Amino acid sequence: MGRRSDHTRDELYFMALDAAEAIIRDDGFPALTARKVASRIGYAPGTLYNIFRNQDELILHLNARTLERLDAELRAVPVTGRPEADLAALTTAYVRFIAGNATLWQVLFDHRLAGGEDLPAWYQAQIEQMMALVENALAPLFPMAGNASGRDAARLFWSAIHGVCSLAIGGKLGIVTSMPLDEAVARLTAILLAGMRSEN
Amino acid sequence: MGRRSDHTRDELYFMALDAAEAIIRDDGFPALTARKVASRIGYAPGTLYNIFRNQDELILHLNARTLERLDAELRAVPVTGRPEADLAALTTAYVRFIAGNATLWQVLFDHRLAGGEDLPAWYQAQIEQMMALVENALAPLFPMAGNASGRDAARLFWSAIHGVCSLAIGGKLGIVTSMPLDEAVARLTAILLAGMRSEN
DNA sequence: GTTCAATCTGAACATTGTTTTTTAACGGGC
DNA sequence: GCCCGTTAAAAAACAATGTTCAGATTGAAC
Repeated sequence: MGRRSDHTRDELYFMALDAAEAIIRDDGFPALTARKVASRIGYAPGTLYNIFRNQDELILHLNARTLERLDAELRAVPVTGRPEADLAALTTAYVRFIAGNATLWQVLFDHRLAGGEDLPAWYQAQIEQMMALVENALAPLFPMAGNASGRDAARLFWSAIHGVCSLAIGGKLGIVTSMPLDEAVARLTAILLAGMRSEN
Repeated sequence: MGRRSDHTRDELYFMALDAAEAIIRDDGFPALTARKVASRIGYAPGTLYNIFRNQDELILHLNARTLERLDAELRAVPVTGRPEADLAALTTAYVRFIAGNATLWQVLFDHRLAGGEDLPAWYQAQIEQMMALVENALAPLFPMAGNASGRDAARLFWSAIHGVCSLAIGGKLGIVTSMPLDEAVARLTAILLAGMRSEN
C-alpha cells in the first residue's frame, strides 16, 4: 500500500506515544517494541521511522510527556511559604504520581541514551523547570537571593527523595517491607529539612 | 569439536564473569552480549548456558561479585563510634568505589529481573549484610537496641545517598555540573545526620 | 489527465537471546 | 587395545528485535 493519510503526522505522533504508554502500562518497559507500537496504531513498523529517528527518540518524547504531567501535578500543589508544609505537600504529590504511574516513572530513569550522549536542551530545561518548584519551596531557608546554595540544596533534596522512591519501586531495598513509600518519603523530607535548617 | 575439558565448570564460571566485567568496563552495559562473552573466553555461545540458566543469571552473579567487593571496601573503613565521622568515612569509601567502578555499579541498579520476580534470598542477604554497616554506624543515634527505627534510618540514609549518586552518574540532574559528587555526598551526609539528630 | 512528491508497506538485514542437534573427546569396563 | 555410553562443546537453527530500503500507492498540483 502507499500513502493513506488517514492521519496527519501530528496525529500519528500522539497515537504512537499513546500506544507506547499503553504497552508500558500493561506489560512493562521491556515489552515496548517497535512492532507492537506499530501494530497497535495500525501501521507498519517502518512508518514509525517517519515520525521518530529511532526508538530512543520515541522514548525520549514519551518521557517528556511524563515529565510534563508530573510537572503539572506538582505545580498544582498550593504554596504557603512554609518550607516544611510546602515540601511535604510536594513530595506527597510526587509519591502519588509515582504510585499512579509506576512503570512510566521508571522509564524516566531506566532509559539511558545510547552512546552516552546527553539529553537535548529542551528536555533538560523541562527538568530545570520542575526543579525550580523545589527551589522555590526551599527558598525561605536560603535567604540570600540568587546564591547557589539554594540551587544545590534543591537538587540534593530532590535527589535524596528520588533515591528512596527508586529503590522502593525497584524493590531493591527492604524499605517497602518495613515502611510504605509515602511514610518513608515523609520521614526523609522531615529529616532533610531539619538537617538543612541546622546546617544552614 | 566435542568435550575439551580445558577448564572446569568453576573456571568457566569465573572466566565468564571476568569477561562480562571487562566488556562492561570497556564498552558499557548495552555492549554485554552472550556472544561477546563467549568469544572472549574462547567458547561457543551455547556453552554459557551450561553455566548459567540465562543472561539474567549471569548478570545477577556479576552483580553479586560487585556487591562483595563494595562490601569489602566498606568493611575496611575503621569505625570510631562517632556517627558523623563514621558515616562520612563510609560514604567517602562508597563514592570512591563508584568512581572506580562506575559502569559496574550502574549495572547493579540498571539490571531488573525479567518478569518482575524478586531477587534470590542469598542476594538480598548480601545487601542486608552491607546495610548492617550503615546501621551500625548510625547506632549511637538510636540507643534503644533492637528497635526498628535504626533499621529504617539506615535504609533511609543509604537510599538518599544512592539517589544523589545515581542521578550524578546517570547525568540526569545538574548536580555534577555545579558540585563534584564527593562534595554533594558529603553535604548530604552532614544534612541527614543533623536532621536525624534533631528529629530523633 | 498527467506528473510528482509524499507516505506507507512489506520484505530484507543484522544482531540479539536461547534451544536443539550434532560432533567428538573422555574415561571406564572388558 | 578396543568399545561405548556419557557429556562437554560446537554448530546451526529459531524467534524476536531495531532499522533500512525499494517499491507501490495515494492525493494534490498543474
